[in-house]
Amino acid sequence: MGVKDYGRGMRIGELAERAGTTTRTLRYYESRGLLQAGRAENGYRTYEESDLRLIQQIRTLQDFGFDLEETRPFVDCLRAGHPAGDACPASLAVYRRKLGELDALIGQLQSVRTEVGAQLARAELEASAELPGGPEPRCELNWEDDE
Amino acid sequence: MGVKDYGRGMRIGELAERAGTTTRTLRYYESRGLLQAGRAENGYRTYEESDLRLIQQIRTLQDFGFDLEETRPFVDCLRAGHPAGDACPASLAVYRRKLGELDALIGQLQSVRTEVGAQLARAELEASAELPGGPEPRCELNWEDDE
DNA sequence: CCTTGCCTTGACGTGGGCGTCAAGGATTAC
DNA sequence: GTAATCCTTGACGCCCACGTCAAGGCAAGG
Repeated sequence: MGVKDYGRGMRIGELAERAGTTTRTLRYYESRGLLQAGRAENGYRTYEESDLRLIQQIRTLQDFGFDLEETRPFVDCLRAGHPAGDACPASLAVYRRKLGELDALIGQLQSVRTEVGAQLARAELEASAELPGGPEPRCELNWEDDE
Repeated sequence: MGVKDYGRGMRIGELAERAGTTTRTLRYYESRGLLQAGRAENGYRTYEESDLRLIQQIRTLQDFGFDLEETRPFVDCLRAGHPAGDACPASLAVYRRKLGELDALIGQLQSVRTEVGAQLARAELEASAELPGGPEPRCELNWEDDE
């Protein structure tokens, strides 16, 4: 049989596949201290079902744009036995901080959007104002003494 | 005199200072083909006043979140003799593409913001619902057979 | 002459989240 | 027996816009 015993003592490849990620990613998480694996006699990492939830939590937050460090409280919370990663105050704090960052970022992007939009409009105006009958800019080298 | 002749044939340090950037950055721009410098007899790079405008254009766009490649049309436009970097169609195209990217990004961030906000609200509710008199989650290892 | 301060090229470091070999051991299928 | 597939650790690559250090050349002041 190719697969031994789902539900207990998965190996890294199985867990990665079930989580929709890669073994490299799981080892990376482990190197960051987010994931802890047991070891089989032969040195292979072993995982429990609960680890699948950890990974799903991490990836959900990653999809939201959280960086790995920010997922740590959620992971710790799950490992502490809470049914949800955001059941702990530290996780809520991360949520709130993230909301603030998002609001700030969105605001900045909106102002940039406005600014770029204005630049575009102005440039289009100037372009259309020069075409009709004005003297087309020669594009020569004679404007360096312009100022 | 420490400074030779402002206005003609600046050296890289002077240009960097006047542009509010570093010599490293200017050499980097040159390596990317965005900036071209003349050379003095001793091998030093020499710049004209017009180069200052190029750099200002680049940095303005960078501040908007344009990456270096996206500034190229503007730079080319300025070097072609146009008084503004966005006087060329290629620059306008970059503006428009950027607007689209900004709109998409802002939209994504807003939906993430909504989602995170909802998660926070839900988690806060559940937290407040458990405190009053409910059984505090034991945080033991007995929930792994939950599913 | 010597110091100071500018300039030159070259090359490695940064950060984040992995991808992608490389070299080898373990297990399984045939 | 052996090929295929898993696993292990280690280490370099990537992207981008530079920062930073190294080793040395050139110019000017005292």
